[in-house]
Formats: sequence, structure tokens, C-alpha cells
Amino acid sequence: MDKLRLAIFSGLFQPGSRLIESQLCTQLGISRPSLREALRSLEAERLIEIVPNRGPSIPALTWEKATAIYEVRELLEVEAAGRCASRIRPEQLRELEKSLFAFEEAASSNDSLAQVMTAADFYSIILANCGNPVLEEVHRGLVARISFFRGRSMSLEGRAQSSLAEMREIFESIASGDEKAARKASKRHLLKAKAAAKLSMDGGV
Amino acid sequence: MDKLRLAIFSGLFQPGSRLIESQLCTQLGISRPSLREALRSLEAERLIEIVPNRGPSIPALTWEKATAIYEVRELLEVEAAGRCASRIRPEQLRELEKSLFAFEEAASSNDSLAQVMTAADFYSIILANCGNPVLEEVHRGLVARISFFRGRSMSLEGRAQSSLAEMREIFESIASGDEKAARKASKRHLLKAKAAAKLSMDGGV
DNA sequence: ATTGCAAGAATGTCAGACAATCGGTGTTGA
DNA sequence: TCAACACCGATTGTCTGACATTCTTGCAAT
Repeated sequence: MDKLRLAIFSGLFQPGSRLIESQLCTQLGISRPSLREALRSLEAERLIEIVPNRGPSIPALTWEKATAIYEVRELLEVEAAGRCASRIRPEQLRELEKSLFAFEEAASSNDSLAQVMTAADFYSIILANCGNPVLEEVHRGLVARISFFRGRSMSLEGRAQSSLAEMREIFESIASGDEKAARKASKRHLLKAKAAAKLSMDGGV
Repeated sequence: MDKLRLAIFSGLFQPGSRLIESQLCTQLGISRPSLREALRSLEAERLIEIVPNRGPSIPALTWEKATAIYEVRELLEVEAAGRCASRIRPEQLRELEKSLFAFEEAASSNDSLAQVMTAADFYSIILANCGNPVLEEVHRGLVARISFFRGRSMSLEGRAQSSLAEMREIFESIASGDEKAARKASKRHLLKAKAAAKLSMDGGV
């Protein structure tokens, strides 16, 4: 399952393309029953679609659908940032700062993969410290479904630097325990990320 | 899968109890590969847990976990009610009213199953008309995970009548297009439902 | 009473097979 | 020429049966 997930995240499959079970079996070196178990899991996570008698395929992500995901993600992420501000522990705060530094470094490079990874780290720390594991889990599921964009939008001109400024704001708000500011900063960041995603989609980056 | 889901919803399995694949196979009249596919789906929906080499089991729902679910559910539900207020169509509004009447009738009876079903209908209409299918989908997943409570709390003394009053408030706010009021009413309703759930859990109804 | 071991049970995985279904292709008839 | 139809390959849905691995449990020995 992890191999499949990774393949999907890395964009190895064309959106809309069908996945042939027998092919995947030989490629992954596993049997069809095992593969089908994995496919069912991924289907439940909405990473693939399985239509009866037609088999699994990569769902084509329309901007409409992506918008819906971003909206729910905003709800969760803003809430998480707010809660994080009032309840994060000093030790985790240091971790968060470290991951911010890591992103800072990545942002000054041109390695958009590193940028995506470190930015994801930053957010996963916030989500992990919001005090609600369900919120974290749902959020992770949503982010996975728009992983399609993460590489593209980050490679837009100046997006990394802009993102860095927004993330600093978030960190500062959380560090100072200002819940409202954390929410606002988080919302701003997400909206910009969404706009960048749309740009990268329309622009066909 | 539907049969299994239904069995879980109806509380046929003891929380924490293990599910034996071979038993389920004979009971459902299907083979192990098919069963395991279904189990993987249910696992991804968090309706069952599968620990490696120990197999599937019904997760024991602690109140802590339930609280986490209720918190996220509140975020989504309140948002849905608010959006619904500003965008529901007249036709759907009539549907919503009809489902409110249905609950009204059920509430005056002692059929707690009918109460649960009609109340679920009411909410599913709101979620279906919030304009965000992802929000609806995530919400449904969360509600499924606390279905454990739905029958119990509704059978508490006076809960149905109280619930009815709260739902009327929600309906009125939505009907008048008052987004803020809809959010407030929805929040109030959920918090009361949560309190009832806790009562029913502690009281061991 | 505790520890170690062995038998049984259950899971993880595989191979192979077969019916049902879908999509495209070629044929036939108007 | 074009449309409808029948056919066929490809793919999925499902089953049976098997085997290794792992966990659990009960028993025996210390």
C-alpha cells in the first residue's frame, strides 16, 4: 500500500488513467488478493476510484473539487493553529521552530521537493499539537488528496519566499500564544497557497 | 461491506471484540479474499481496527476519542448549517421541513430507532445542501464512528423533545437565511447532543 | 506460582481458476 | 454510407485451496 501511495503522490500515474490489476501485481511483486486489499484501502481514502466492473483509476481532480477540499482544510487547519497557540509545549515549540528553519533553508534553494517536504513537516507539527488526533487525521487525509498540487505550486516564482513569510507569521503567533493571530495567519497562508495552486493549475506549470 | 457496516452500526459486535475472518466468511457466505477487501475498506473508515497478525476488531470508543470526534464534527456541522442558510434552494428547504415534521412525529412516539433515523435525515439534508460535497463526506465518516451513541442518547428521558426544539431553531434560522443564527443553533444542538451522549455513556443506558 | 514449551487457531499471502462484464472491432443489413 | 448487432479479447469479481508465519492458550516441569 505504501508503494502505491508513494507512486500516486509522486504523480507517477496520469490523472484519469486506469490502473490494471495484473500489471500492478507484477510490478509490485504481489498477488492479486493482496493488491486488491491495498486498492480498497486507497479507495476509502479517496486516493483512487474503483468503479464496478471497470476497476481502479486515478480520479481527475477538478478545480471545483479541489476548492471543496481547500475549504474544509481551511476549517481544520485554522482551528488547529488556534488550538496549537494556546496549548503547544515548549519542547514542541522548539521542534516547530526547527522545522521553520529547515524550510527557510529549503526556500533559499531551488529544491522544490525539499520545500514541499519541510513545509509539510511544519504543518504536521502544528496538527500533531492541536490536541485533537481526529482533526489531525482528517486533515492528513485531505492534504493527501491535493498532493497533486504541492510540487507544482511551490515551484512558482517567489512562492517559497512568500510562503516562508506567512509561516513565520504563524510561528510567531503560536510562539506568543496568540490564538486569534494564529488563526488569521493560518487562514492567510492557506488562502495564498490555494491561489498559488490555482495559478499553477491554470498556468499548466 | 454493507452488511458488515450495518452489523457494526446496530451494535451487533461488542466494542473491543475480535472479528474472526473464517467465522464472518461463513456467516456472510463469502470467501476470505472478498471479506478481507471489505475489512480493509472498513478499516480505512476507522469502523474497525486491524492490527497486524491479530486481525480485525471493533475499536473501543473512549470518551476522550469521542470528544475529539465531536469537536471536529462541530466545526463541520456548524459551517454546513451556516452555508446552508445562505444557499439552500426552496425545494430542498421544503424537504428539510418535511424531515423536521417526520422527526416531530417520531419524537412524540417511543420509537428511538425512528427518532435516530429521522434526525439523521434532517442533518443529511443540511449537509447535502451546504454546497461542499467534501464537507458532507467527511462529516458522514465522523458520524459513523460515533453511531455507537445515537440510539442510546436519544432514548434518554426527554432528549427527543429537547432535540426537536433545537432542530426547529436550526430550521427556522436556515429558512430565514440567517447564517449566524443557523451556526449558533447548530452549535447549541451539537453540544447538547454531546452532553446527552456523555450522560448515556456514564449512566450505562 | 512461574516459566517454558508445544499444540492449536488465526492471519498473511499466494497460485490458479472461472464466470460476468465492459470496450472495441468487424460484419451485416438498410 | 451509416447504423445496429454480434462477437471477442481484456479486465474485473469471486472462489477454492493451500501454506508459512504469528499469536494464543493450555499443559507440564521446575
